[in-house]
Amino acid sequence: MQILTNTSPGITRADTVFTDIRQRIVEGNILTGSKLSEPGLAKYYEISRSTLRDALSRLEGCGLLERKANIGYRVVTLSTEQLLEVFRVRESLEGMACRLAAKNMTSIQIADLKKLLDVHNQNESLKQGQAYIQEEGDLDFHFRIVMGSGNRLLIRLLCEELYYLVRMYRYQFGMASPRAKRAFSEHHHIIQAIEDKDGELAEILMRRHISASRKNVEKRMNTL
Amino acid sequence: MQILTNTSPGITRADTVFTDIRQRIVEGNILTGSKLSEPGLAKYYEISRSTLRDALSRLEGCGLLERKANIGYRVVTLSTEQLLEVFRVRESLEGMACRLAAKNMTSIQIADLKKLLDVHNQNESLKQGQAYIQEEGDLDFHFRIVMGSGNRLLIRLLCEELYYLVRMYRYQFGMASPRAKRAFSEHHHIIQAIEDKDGELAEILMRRHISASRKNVEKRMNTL
DNA sequence: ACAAGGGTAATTGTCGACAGTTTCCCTTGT
DNA sequence: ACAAGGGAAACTGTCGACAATTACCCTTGT
Repeated sequence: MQILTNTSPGITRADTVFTDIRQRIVEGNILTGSKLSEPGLAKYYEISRSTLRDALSRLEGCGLLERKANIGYRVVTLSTEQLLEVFRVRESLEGMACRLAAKNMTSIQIADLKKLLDVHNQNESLKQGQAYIQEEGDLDFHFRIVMGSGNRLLIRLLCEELYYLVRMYRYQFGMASPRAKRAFSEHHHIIQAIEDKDGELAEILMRRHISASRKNVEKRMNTL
Repeated sequence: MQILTNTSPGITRADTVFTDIRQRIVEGNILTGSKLSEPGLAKYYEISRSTLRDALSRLEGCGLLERKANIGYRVVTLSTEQLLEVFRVRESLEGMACRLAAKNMTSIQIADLKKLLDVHNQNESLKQGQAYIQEEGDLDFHFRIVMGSGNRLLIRLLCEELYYLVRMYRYQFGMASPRAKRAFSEHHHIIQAIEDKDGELAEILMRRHISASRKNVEKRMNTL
């Protein structure tokens, strides 16, 4: 069984394994809290432990893994309080990113983003008001806004250090049925404010949007 | 020549080297932009390249190093614009942290922090209005405020991912002479607001404090 | 039956060596 | 003199093995 098939230049085996494990964690294929076995994973990917450890150390940088000396790597688990912390920090940072995006995004970028929302609109499960799970990276609304801010630190913090953690919990939690449609509508209002170059409004709308998501999660947490 | 002398349990060689290189970078002993030689450093610390690479990957997580495939590690260099970005993001995050600190810090923690400012006050170079460089970690005012917020994500972002980068530029840049005294005074006002449990004011003061630092840097950049 | 202790198995930390890529320098040709 | 090409040296990526630590299980004693 061949797992790795990349022979591209500039892409190492560790890169490939890093991306693959990341996806498995985000999609819940590797469960939160579970311990990662270095010998096991190395065998699975048919690579040495050195290469695997390289990949794992990068996953730690993504906030997906924790490491203890002489114990090993473990998928992080956020307490309810910690999950809400993530929302509050995102409210602040993505609000800022959105304001900058209104200032810095080109008309082409904005048009592309509107097209993306159209694609989301045709998504079947969203039409039925069931879910609103977006594809990774470029296909994710929030990801694009942050990239559009042009602020490299915000990009690093939100698109590298926090993004995959947020995605993991999105997968794990899903979205309450009525919230999906509302979230989609809020995305439309945000992009409109950006198109109007109204940074102040764009920031407020983004903060409200994330705040609403947080409250939604809070409510569901309390009913459990 | 013996470089490593630790035999403590739970502390690996990679830990020790990580901390040592970090300090050397922060204090400018290893220059920004310079490339790190794996064979050279491994020889210097009398460890294998595997262990060294473990340490280097963690330094990348601290934002101090960048890595390119097949090229190696390099100490980051921030453009003027990027340096200002760091201030703006800190303004947002540390403002938030300060508000939370006012809510969550215990009276003992607050008293300790006030004592710390007294110690700073007795610092010779500050008296002469020359500099205001604080010791690392626990002895750093900003570090303690963030820790006092109790928000684990803020602690991770500010005390792990950004802290050493900020310190590096503090060392490199120093502080304009009149700014040092003012900064010290602002610290006093902030801790007062925290003691009064006035989170709103504490946040505003912290934001202004960082904003003033940023403007100070901006001014000096323009005159160069 | 349960707690404590010890010994074995499994896992992480560390090492040195080889393979693939990049970098540097020297040669060569115009 | 300078640009292009080639080859050697240096460096990063990857590997397998050993050492140190932890985890597991089984024995033993009360």
